[in-house]
Amino acid sequence: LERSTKEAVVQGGRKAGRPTIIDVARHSGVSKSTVSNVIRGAEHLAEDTRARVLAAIDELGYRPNALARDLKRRRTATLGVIVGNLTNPFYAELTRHIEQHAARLGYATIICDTDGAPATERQRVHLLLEQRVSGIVMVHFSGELRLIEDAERASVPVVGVSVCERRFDCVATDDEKGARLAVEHLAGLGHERIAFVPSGYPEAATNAARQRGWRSAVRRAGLPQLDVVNFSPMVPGASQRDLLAALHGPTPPTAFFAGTDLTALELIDELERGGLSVPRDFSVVGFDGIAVGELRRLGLTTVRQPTQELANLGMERLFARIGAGEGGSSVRHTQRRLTPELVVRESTGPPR
Amino acid sequence: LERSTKEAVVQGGRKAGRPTIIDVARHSGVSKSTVSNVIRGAEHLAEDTRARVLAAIDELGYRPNALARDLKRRRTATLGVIVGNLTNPFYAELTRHIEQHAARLGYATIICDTDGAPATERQRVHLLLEQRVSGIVMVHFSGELRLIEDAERASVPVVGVSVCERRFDCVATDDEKGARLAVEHLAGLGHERIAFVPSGYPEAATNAARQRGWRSAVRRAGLPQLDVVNFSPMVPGASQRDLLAALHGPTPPTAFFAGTDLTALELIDELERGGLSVPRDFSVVGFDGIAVGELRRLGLTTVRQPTQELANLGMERLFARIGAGEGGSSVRHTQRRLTPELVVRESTGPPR
DNA sequence: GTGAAAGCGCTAACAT
DNA sequence: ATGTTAGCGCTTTCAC
Repeated sequence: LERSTKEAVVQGGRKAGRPTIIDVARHSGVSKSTVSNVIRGAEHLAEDTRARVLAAIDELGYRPNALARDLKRRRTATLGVIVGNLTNPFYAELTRHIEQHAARLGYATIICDTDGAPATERQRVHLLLEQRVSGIVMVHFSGELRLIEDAERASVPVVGVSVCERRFDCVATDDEKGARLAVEHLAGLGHERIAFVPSGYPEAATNAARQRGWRSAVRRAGLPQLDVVNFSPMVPGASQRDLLAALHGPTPPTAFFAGTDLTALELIDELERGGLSVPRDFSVVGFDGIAVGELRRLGLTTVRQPTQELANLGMERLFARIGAGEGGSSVRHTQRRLTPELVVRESTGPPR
Repeated sequence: LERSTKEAVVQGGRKAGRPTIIDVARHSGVSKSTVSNVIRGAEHLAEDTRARVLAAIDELGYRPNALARDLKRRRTATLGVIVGNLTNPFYAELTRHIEQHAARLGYATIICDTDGAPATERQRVHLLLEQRVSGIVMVHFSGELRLIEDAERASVPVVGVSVCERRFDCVATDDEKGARLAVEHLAGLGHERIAFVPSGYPEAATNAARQRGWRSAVRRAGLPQLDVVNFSPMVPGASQRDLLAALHGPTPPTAFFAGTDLTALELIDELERGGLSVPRDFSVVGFDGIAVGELRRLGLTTVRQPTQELANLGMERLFARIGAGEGGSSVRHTQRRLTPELVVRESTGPPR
């Protein structure tokens, strides 16, 4: 006997939970498989059967159970995204594009905001793996390679978007090139002492790349190599000290290149809080190209990342892997670097 | 025969997929159930059995399959979030708090950015329902009640955070009160002609509440009732026209209360683009309390929503429903309104 | 304390 | 064109 017969008895008196495919089958007088065929839009179905089934689905308010489907199919239409901080407009924008791209392809997106904490990141990646996501997008990566291996072992493809690691596919911005654009712009304006202000927002690796780009561009321009200015408004007190030290040192910078737009904006805020003026006393360049920077009041000169393209290419890469059933450790990972664009606004000008 | 025996044969030559509970069972010489007990941290387990199982799990790199677990248990540890636009810092912050609250309780969060489109919203809610999420957080709601009924029918509790609807539980900001705070602040500065600038960012209902609050506060203060100023920088051309009409009309406003901070910032930008100055020529108050508004360059006076509390109370409400197995249509929905706080900065001052 | 059995709701051969 | 069957990987009584 088919199980349905048994259930028919059990369910004599109004079933508890939500209607299942079996309820629909009974209600429309066909078998489970036929209902399944209708749902999945199979071909070779008599028009009237399909109609009857559809009617039953509607009447019962039936909704397929993705859990059961995915368990059987051994694959989900779910993606995971690891992001460091949704509050940073750049990441919010990136995440938004990623989610919308995924949704367009019928994928649900589990978004995990790790606050940049490695422990949280680990916990979340494992959560995603247990959920059997079909792929993981790292918008932030703390660098714990163990996690990538775990994903590989589970044959879950990983792609980095705006982060780069040779252990997984990634599409990121050419950070060094971007830094060079910033420095050349400043040098072109006549600045000779250009300092770098690292940001705590992106992962260390990204920040380091921008710092490298700054360093080499400064060298190439024949300008003096200044110390990095550690300015962190998150750590109250610490901020002023380092910044003041730089400003009152023997060779005070006349321009700053900040690791991210957010840091650039905070820096400007801090400078002006001290009675200084941007760009009159100092020029400041950011990195990212977040929307608020466009406001005339801010007028932030920045290195704009191609956000939309970053997301799109990353997703294409990921779906290519998913489609190919790849994700193992044998595959050769591709590293794609997109070229950023310098956007000149009013936070930069000639040195005083 | 237990199925395991059959599988033992089938799997003679290295199994294809990922290890299952059965692999662990065989590897440690116990039964499926025992492994299950270990995983779930059941009590009354011999210490050495537990150790052996744990060792096997580690060796095989076993990871429980949440799909199978949830299917069997008939409930997931997954939440859905519907948000209108992650790019708006206020929503990004709210979403972040929601996700982190959920994660702390072991829940995964499927975040859906609907771009405010009702069709997208409907599609996503249904997606969530098929995923059998345990609850849905509406950070944006287009107003399609059908969706709420669908969720109710599936006994999936819904809670609105920062949106209010009497058809589901919600915790939102007291928009009318907030608007009143804004108007009273402006009136206190001596402004007599205070206009409202609606925002396209929150749903119509929220915006309408703020507009109502403005209207009644203006009336109560005995000030003239001005027309609403439709200023939408998203619709190029349309923006300037409406704004200019207001500025050059017979009774030009001296202050603007904008529906959201983003709109306030865009308004200031537009005014100043036209050579006007804020707060010298016009005062502007926003609503939300987004972080960038704190920058001295912007110095936005605003009505700050208690974001963190909004998220926390909303989640507590949701989890209370989930725990109670509620979500049906019989429950009485609670509406909670939190009081916002006026934050005075430099975008407001006495009228010229 | 541990094991056997019975599904959760669905898909996908394979029959008919 | 439709039905039958055998699971997907796990939880959870209920025996022993």
